[in-house]
Amino acid sequence: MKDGTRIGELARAAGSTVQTIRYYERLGLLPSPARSASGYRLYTREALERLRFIRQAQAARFRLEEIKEILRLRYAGRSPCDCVRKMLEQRLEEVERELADLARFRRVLRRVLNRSQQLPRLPHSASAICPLIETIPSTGRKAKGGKNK
Amino acid sequence: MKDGTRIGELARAAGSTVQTIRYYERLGLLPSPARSASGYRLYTREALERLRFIRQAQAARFRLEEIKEILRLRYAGRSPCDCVRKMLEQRLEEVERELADLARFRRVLRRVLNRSQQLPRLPHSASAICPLIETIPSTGRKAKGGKNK
DNA sequence: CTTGACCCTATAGTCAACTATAGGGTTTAG
DNA sequence: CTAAACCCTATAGTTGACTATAGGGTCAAG
Repeated sequence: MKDGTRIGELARAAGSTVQTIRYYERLGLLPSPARSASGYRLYTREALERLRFIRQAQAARFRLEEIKEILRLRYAGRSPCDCVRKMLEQRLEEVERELADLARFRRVLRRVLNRSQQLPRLPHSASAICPLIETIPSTGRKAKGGKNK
Repeated sequence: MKDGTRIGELARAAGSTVQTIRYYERLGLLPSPARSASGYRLYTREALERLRFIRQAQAARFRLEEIKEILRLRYAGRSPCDCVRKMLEQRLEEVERELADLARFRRVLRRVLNRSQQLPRLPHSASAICPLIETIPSTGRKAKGGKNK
């Protein structure tokens, strides 16, 4: 990709879409590019590098807000790596928690499914809505972000 | 909780909130309850059971739409357990996939963090935005539902 | 008879990361 | 010269499960 590219070609080069690029610009993840006489955005390969970086960082499960902060630090002349290391460490802790939760949930699911083969289609005892589900212990995790009040 | 309870007490009994209960009613997860002369909702303990069931099913990571379907089957007189067993099996498969993805991502994170201690704060080589992130292989999973185009 | 706790409806906002639509202007190939 | 393929802005919609707000009515205690 050479300098002066329009948004469509940048999108193709980056494996993104035109709308997404404009969206990132609105969010401040990409700087406002130069414009042609008729108002078209004209990009340099720096934009392509930024887009690739954003994808990398998303692969590391950073959110766009965090990526924006990393980019800001970088372009303020400081290496963001120290800050990023902290973020990565936090991400690792989160992942550990999610793994533990998921593994616990898997145990529950397996136990319930096993049990379901022992009571094959009992004709719903009056009180229960679904005995199969009701044997699930409520200690199970909720979807992430689920807060109880 | 006795019959004729108003929504606030039901919410307390179920560990939920007034808004959430009304929301479930709008979605069709709870039937329209009786009303007092002044228009207040009056609940029986069946509503409490339904709410508890919903929480159980959410703990099993069913979505509200699926829960609605289970409740519909149940109140159409058929035991939903067969259908539910299939759902639980699907859920188990999903969980297996998520676990594998997460474990893979954890390996990547650990490798990157290890490496980051070997190159302690190199003063950002001109081209890179953040060498730490850029060493992450882009094979990493994206957040669930992330589709590339 | 007023204060406060409760209840009602309807509508809009939250989060994240887009995606789509309406309603236009520009550029290039034939 | 026209039609396709591109570009622009601004705004609204998507998903899921809520949460909040506005603007009112009801009920029991003091």
